[in-house]
Amino acid sequence: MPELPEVETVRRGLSELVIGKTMTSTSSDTPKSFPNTVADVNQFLIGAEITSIRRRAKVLMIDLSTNYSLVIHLKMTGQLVYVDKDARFGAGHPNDSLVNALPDTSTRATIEFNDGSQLFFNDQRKFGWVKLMPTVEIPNLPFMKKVGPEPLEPDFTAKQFADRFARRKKTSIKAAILDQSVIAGVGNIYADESLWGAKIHPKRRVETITPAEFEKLYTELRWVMNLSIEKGGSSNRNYVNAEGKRGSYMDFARVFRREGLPCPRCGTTIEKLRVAGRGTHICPYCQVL
DNA sequence: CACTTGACCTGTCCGC
DNA sequence: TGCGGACAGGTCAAGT
Repeated sequence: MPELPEVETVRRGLSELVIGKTMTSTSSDTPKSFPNTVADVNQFLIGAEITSIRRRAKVLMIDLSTNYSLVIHLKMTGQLVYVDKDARFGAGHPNDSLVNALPDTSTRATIEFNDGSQLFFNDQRKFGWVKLMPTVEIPNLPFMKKVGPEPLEPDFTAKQFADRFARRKKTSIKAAILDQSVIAGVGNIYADESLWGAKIHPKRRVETITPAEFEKLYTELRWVMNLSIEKGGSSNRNYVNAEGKRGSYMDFARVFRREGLPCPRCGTTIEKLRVAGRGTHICPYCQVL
C-alpha cells in the first residue's frame, strides 16, 4: 500500500490515534526491519511521547518528545496497523475477524503504548524498515537529499513539474515519473493512471513530450492522487489501514490492473505491457507511441 | 552523469 | 496435487 496517497492515508489515520501517547515497550524480529540497538531504543524511544507525524514522499516520520523520530518506509508490503487495548481496530473497525489476529507471521515490530494499545509494523516481503534517529538528522539521509518536490503542495506549478524532467530526457516518461528524484511519491499505480489521463504512452521518450502534454500530466497526476487520498488509497486484499478503513481507490481505477477490460473513455480493450521493468497498463487507442 | 538491470524477500497465481 | 517460473504497489547497488 505504499504510494503517496496510501502513505498519506496512514499518516492521517495514525495522527488521530497515537499523537500524545507514550511508548512503553517495543519488540522486533529482524535487525533489518528495525536495526537500532536496544540501548538506543531504551534511551530515546521508551517513555517518549509522540508529538507529530509527518510524511515526505513515501516516507513516514513519527516525531518523539526526545527529539528522536521513527523514520519508516513501507516499501512494497509494509503496513502500520493500530489496535486498541480491547484488541479492536480504530474507529471504523470493519473487520472483526482480524481482532486478536496480530501479531502474525508478517509482524516485524510491535510498539506498545501507555494506554495498552499497540502499533504493529507488518511487512511480508521484508523490504520495509523502521529507523530511530535524531529528528534533525532526517534531512541528511541520502534519500531526503535527492528526493524531488511534493506534487500536491499548493504552490507546486505545472512549469516546475515540467522542468523537473530536464535531467531524464532520454528515458521513457514512465521511468522518469517513477524516479523519486524527479517528483516525490509517484509509484506504479498513479504513474499508469495519470499517463492514461493525459493520453501519453508510457514508452514515450521524455524529450518528445510537449509542454501541453506535461501540463496535462501534471493536472491528471494531482487530480488522481487527491482523489485517491479522498478514497483512503488503494488496497486489493483484506487490508485495513491504521484507522480501520479500507482504501477504495481501486474501484475508481481506469487502467491499473484492468487489462482485458474496456477503456472507460473509448471502449478499446486495455492491455498490459512492461515498461521500465514494471507491469504497465494502457489503452492502446488513447495512448499511442 | 544518465540509463538499465539485478538484487533484496515472501507469497500467490498460472501453466504444464 | 505438485512443481517451476513469473510476478507483486519500491528503492539501491552495480553494470554499461
